[in-house]
Amino acid sequence: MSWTDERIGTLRKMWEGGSTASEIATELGGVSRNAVIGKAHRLGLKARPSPVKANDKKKPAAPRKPAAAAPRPAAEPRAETAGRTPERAAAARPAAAPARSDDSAGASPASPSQPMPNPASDLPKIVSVGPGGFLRQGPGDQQAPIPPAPPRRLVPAKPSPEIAGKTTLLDLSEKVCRWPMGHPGEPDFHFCGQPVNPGFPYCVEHCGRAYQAQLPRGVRRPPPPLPFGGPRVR
DNA sequence: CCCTGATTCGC
DNA sequence: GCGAATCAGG
Repeated sequence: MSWTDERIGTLRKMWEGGSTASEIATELGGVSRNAVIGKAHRLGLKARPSPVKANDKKKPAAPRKPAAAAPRPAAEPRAETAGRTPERAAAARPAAAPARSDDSAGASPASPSQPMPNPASDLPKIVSVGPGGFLRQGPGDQQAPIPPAPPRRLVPAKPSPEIAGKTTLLDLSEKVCRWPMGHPGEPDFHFCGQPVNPGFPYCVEHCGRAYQAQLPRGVRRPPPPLPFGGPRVR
């Protein structure tokens, strides 16, 4: 796969939105998480809470590579297990879910609904990135004035008028319909955002589009337009 | 083991 | 420019 403008755009958004490299790689498809990280750095966007670089030691990082030692066997895309523990996923991608924290809205029964992140325990010194990229700091860190009441709903700092109120890539979660509205790359591209049909990535309406029952011959309706690539659906 | 991002360096 | 290999922390 090649890095088209679209794929780069998705990478940028997701990276800045706090998605992990693995998630981005999975979303894009055809690339490894290493490719995503490499590309992200080449694009100039980096500086993310890295488990390795969190503290500054005398040792920068990867010291060396034994030169002509390991003969790299060809690119065998490692089976990146897509599975992740909910805990890790939530910690690594805090920006994805909270935007639509509407409890009542189609709350899927199998959704444990993670409570708020550990408020202020005796955690040593964690620094994580919250929605929007601000840094959360442990209680032991220097700040004097605790910020006033945090907003209950996080809203994009500068929502472009076209996307205002729409469900963007960063608003996606397992609770909202991921049916794309419009075409990627367009300024008003967004997602359906309705509560999902529990167990499906789409709302009930779009499940109807995505999953067509096999009808008897002759009775079949003409196929609906595809989410991507097809004519506009709105 | 699993995961994470950072870095190197052959291609 | 790309990304596998590798590193190092959690």
